[in-house]
Amino acid sequence: MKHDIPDHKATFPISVVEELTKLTGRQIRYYEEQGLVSPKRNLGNRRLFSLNDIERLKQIKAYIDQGINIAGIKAMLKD
DNA sequence: CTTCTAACA
DNA sequence: TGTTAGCA
Repeated sequence: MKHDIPDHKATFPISVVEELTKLTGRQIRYYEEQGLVSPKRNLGNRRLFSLNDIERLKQIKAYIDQGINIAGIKAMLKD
């Protein structure tokens, strides 16, 4: 990498995602289990979240805070 | 030390 | 959801 500045394919560990989304690791893993987000995994089976995954989780949190359940979010966010 | 899965409260 | 055990 020469002058690594804007890393377009940056990924982050769950600890960073927890801070950015204000969700608990438990919730993040559960939402993934429900197919709401699909973070990649590294060689150690650790989740790697892209910026897209993080925005997606923020959207999910907004719905959860509004009282919408997983089924409802699945239907809406189904894309 | 951080994260993962599975399972129990 | 929270929490915890036992791994990696």
